[in-house]
Amino acid sequence: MRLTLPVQGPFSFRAAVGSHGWFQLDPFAWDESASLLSYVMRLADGRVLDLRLRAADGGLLIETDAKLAAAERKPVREAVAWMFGLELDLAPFYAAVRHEPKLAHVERNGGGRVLRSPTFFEDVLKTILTTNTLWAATKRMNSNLIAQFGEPLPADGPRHAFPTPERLAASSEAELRERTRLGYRAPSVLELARRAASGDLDLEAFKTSTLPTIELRKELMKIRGIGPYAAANLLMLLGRSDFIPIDSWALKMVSREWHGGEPVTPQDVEAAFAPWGEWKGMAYWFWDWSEKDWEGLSL
DNA sequence: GGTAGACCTGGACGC
DNA sequence: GCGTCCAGGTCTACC
Repeated sequence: MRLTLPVQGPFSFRAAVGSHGWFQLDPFAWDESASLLSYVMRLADGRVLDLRLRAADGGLLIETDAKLAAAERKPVREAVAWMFGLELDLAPFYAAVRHEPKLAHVERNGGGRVLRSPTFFEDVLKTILTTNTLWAATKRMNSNLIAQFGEPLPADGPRHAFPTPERLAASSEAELRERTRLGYRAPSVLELARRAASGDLDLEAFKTSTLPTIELRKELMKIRGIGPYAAANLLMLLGRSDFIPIDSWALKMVSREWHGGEPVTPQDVEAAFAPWGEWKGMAYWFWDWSEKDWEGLSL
C-alpha cells in the first residue's frame, strides 16, 4: 500500500533525516543507496508494520507491504507528518537567518526540520539514553531495549517496534538493567514508562501544548533523568528553539569556532548564539560547523 | 545559587 | 587477561 503526504513550502527529505542522529537508532533504519528510511511502527490496534519512507514529488511517500484499513491510514499519515515536522512554518526562521553565511544553507536546502519519533514517549526515552554516555552506547542501549521489549515485526524476526510504556512498566528495574545495560538510567526509564502507562504523565500532550517555552521546559525537567541538556533537546523536537542543548560536543564546537580551541563554558555557548534570540536553538543546531558528517549519510 | 561527588558502561591503554 | 583510567549529563547533598 502506498500513501502520499503533500508538503507545503521548501522541504528536503534527506535534510530532515540527517538533521540529527535519530535515523541511526532502531526502529529507524536508513538505506543510503536507496535514500530510504524505514521505521517499524506499532499501531494502536497492536499491528506492527514496516513503513518505508522516501521523497516524492511535492512531498513524502509512505509504503508498506501491509494492507491498511481506512481507519489505520489516518494515524499512519498523522504519525509520519509529525515525524517530519510537516506542520511547522519555517518562513520566519528562514527570514531571520538567510543573511548569515553559516545558516543560509538551511533555506537553500529546504532544511530546518528535525526528525522525530512518532510518539513523544519514544523521544523522551531516547533522549535519556543520550545522556552521560557515548553515541555508540546510546545505540546499543536503544537496540537492547527494542530487541528485548519491543513487539517483533511479523515475517522479519530481527526487527521490532519501539516498546510501549505498558510493556516497559511491567518490567522490573533489575530486569531492565540486566537485559538492556541501561545502568543507572534504568530507574529513570522505568519511572517514565510507569507514569506514562498509568496516565499520571501525558507525554503526548506536550506535542500540542500552548505553554510558554520556559514553562514547558520546567515541566520537562520534572521528569526524572531530564536535565538542562535533555530538556533543550526535547524542546527542539517540539519545535521550540529558545534553548540550546549544550553538551560536550557543543562546548567543543563553540571553542573551535570562536575561541581558538580554548576551553569554554555553557555561558560562552549561550553568548555565541544569543543574537539569534528565539531561534538560537535552531541556529546552533543547523550552524555550518563544516564537520557535521553523520556516519552512513552524506548530505 | 553554586559546587563536588556519585552514578554506570564500555572502550582504550598499559602491563 | 587483568586492572586502571576516561568520557558522558543528571541528581543530591552540602555550603
